[in-house]
Order: sequence, then C-alpha cells, then structure tokens
Amino acid sequence: MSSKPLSEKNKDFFDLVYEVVKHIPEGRVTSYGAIAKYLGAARSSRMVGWAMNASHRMPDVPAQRVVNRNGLLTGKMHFGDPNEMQRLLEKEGHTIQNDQIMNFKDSFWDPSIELRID
DNA sequence: AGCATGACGAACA
DNA sequence: GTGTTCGCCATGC
Repeated sequence: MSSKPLSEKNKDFFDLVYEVVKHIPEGRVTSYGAIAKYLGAARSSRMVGWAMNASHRMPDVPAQRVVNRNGLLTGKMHFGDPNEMQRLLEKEGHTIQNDQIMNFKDSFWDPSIELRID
C-alpha cells in the first residue's frame, strides 16, 4: 500500500517527534539526531528539525529542549523572539553561554536509552 | 524536471 | 578545534 501522499505519511513522523519531545523531562535536553535515531531515521535528523518547525502549532511541545548535537540553540530564532528559547532553558536550570548550553553532556537526555520500551 | 535551502550529523583534511 | 564536503529527504522556486 503506501499509496498515500508523502505529506500524509510524514504527518505520522511529525507526531512521533512531538511525542518524544513531550517526554523530555524538565531540566534535560536532547538533540535532533538522538530523536531521529530513536525513530529509526538516524540519517534524517534534518527531518526532525523540519518537524520541530511545525511543532509551533502544537501545544505542550517543549521545543526549547531540543538542540543540535553541539548543545547550540540553533532554533532560537524560530520561537518568535530569539531570546525566548534561552530564557526558557535558563528558567529550567540550564546555564547558557554564547547560545550554547553549558554542561550539555550532563543534561543530555537520550530517548533511545531513557525512553526505551520495557 | 532540476536547483537551492534547511531548528542536522558524521566523516574527513 | 576549525573548515569543508557529503548524505539525508522534504519544501519552495
């Protein structure tokens, strides 16, 4: 089957991304690649970013907790106000310097490990 | 149909 | 550690 338009198929992918992001605990962050890998699209990390771009229409999706592998707030400019993303992360206890999360590795949350299915 | 871009990541020099 | 290149695949022109 798979006769459906891609626009409809990726909708499922978007929904999966949102679900993972919603499971990110407060004070933790993850990367696009980690989510992509968890969804089985490890080489499609850009698609995760694309999904996040649409996440603005979804409530309860803490997109600020999703950064790139460098811990850099690459998507800060997509929050309407560029300072919003950093403000939210600092509010959750993160320390951000030069648009980068300090102790990123220590705050990293890997869905393939913490959100694994028992 | 082809070309350029993108909230990325890994490999390589 | 930095800069470049390639892969990935959906979107826009």
